[in-house]
Amino acid sequence: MTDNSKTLLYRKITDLTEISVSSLDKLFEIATKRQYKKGETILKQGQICKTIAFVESGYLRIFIDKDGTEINTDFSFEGSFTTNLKSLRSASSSDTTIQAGENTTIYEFDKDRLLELYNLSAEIESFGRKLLEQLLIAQEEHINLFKIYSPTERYQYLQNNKPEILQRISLSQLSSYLGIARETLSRIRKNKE
Amino acid sequence: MTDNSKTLLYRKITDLTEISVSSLDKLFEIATKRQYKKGETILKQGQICKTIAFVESGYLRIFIDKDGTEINTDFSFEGSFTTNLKSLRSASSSDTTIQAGENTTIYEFDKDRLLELYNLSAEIESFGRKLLEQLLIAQEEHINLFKIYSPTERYQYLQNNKPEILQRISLSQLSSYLGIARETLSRIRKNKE
DNA sequence: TAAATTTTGTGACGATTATCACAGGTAAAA
DNA sequence: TTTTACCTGTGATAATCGTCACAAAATTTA
Repeated sequence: MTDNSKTLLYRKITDLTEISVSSLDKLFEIATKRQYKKGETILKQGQICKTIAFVESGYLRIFIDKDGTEINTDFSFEGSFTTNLKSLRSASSSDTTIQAGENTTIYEFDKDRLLELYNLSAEIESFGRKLLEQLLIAQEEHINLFKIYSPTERYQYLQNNKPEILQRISLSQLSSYLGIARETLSRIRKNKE
Repeated sequence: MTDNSKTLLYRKITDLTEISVSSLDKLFEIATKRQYKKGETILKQGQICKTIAFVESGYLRIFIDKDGTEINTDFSFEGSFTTNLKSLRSASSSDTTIQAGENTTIYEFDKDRLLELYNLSAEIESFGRKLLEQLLIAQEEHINLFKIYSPTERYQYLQNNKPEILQRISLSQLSSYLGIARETLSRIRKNKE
């Protein structure tokens, strides 16, 4: 058996919540470690999402296909959880695709087995609740980017608050995430240096 | 004692999760029923948010003050829960204000007492988790409005998917929610009728 | 009902952004 | 190293949107 305590996943869980060793073991039992090469697909639009992914290394790109154009809705870097919650919860087909943006290692949690654990352990359900809280807070912050700021201000926000994203995501991938044209982002960047 | 089973709150909770009568009673015990007149403030920017509100009737308007201009980030109608999660969770000052958009009746859940209930009852924590899931799904849908659609398409989306919001929210309040100027929204509406 | 306040419509204009086209750069693959 | 594929910069132009100003309409208050 591998030493789970050295994984990023271990650290993220224990940072988020107080949890016993046995509950941690149960969580690791239902997690499958998988490797994806850059460009490989974890979840495809139209499929039903059945897992929650934790990014151990690399990153995932989440996008929607709109009339043949890919619009990036999120990037999940190492240390973060991601899924298509709507599809996961209601077993409906996913409107997003999840792909590896680099060679990426993830832990995939099976939904059904996770729900079983929720019923078995209050500690684990508490972890699930806290994780959702964290995700919701991050979402709220992200959405306000669009409501409060202009495209230029959005770019500056990333510079100040998430500089790592600017270094790892190409300009053409970033533009749809910020809701602006690639060319406009190029010009914004030029003016702000 | 009032008959809680006739409240919208009762229905929403039991629709969301399986829960015993005693757990429901406990939830109602920590909920305070309050009435606000149109324009009154439930939470003010800068304050620390200590409750979660459920809207029994009327609606709440959530907005951010940006350089003296109010930008609406959300409207919570009857049947929905709202709070400033970031402020609630970390006891930090809220960046949003919550006001009654009409004469509004809400149930306010005290955070500390809710956390106590989470520890006491797995059923109640499960309710909390499911509620967060629901909120997160709604948020994701809302944010994609901005990433995928143009201002005109956003308006059409509301027409098709949330027509009630168009009837209850004034054009001037709606415009900042859609991230466009009041005048532009007026023109969009004119062209699409 | 009348007055006051708020909301909405509209024209004019300028600023911002998207789109198209293409050249130059950069990185990956052969 | 060379080829190929992808990414970025930039000009020209059109479309969209924001801002200002003010009138008309609707709603609220007196």
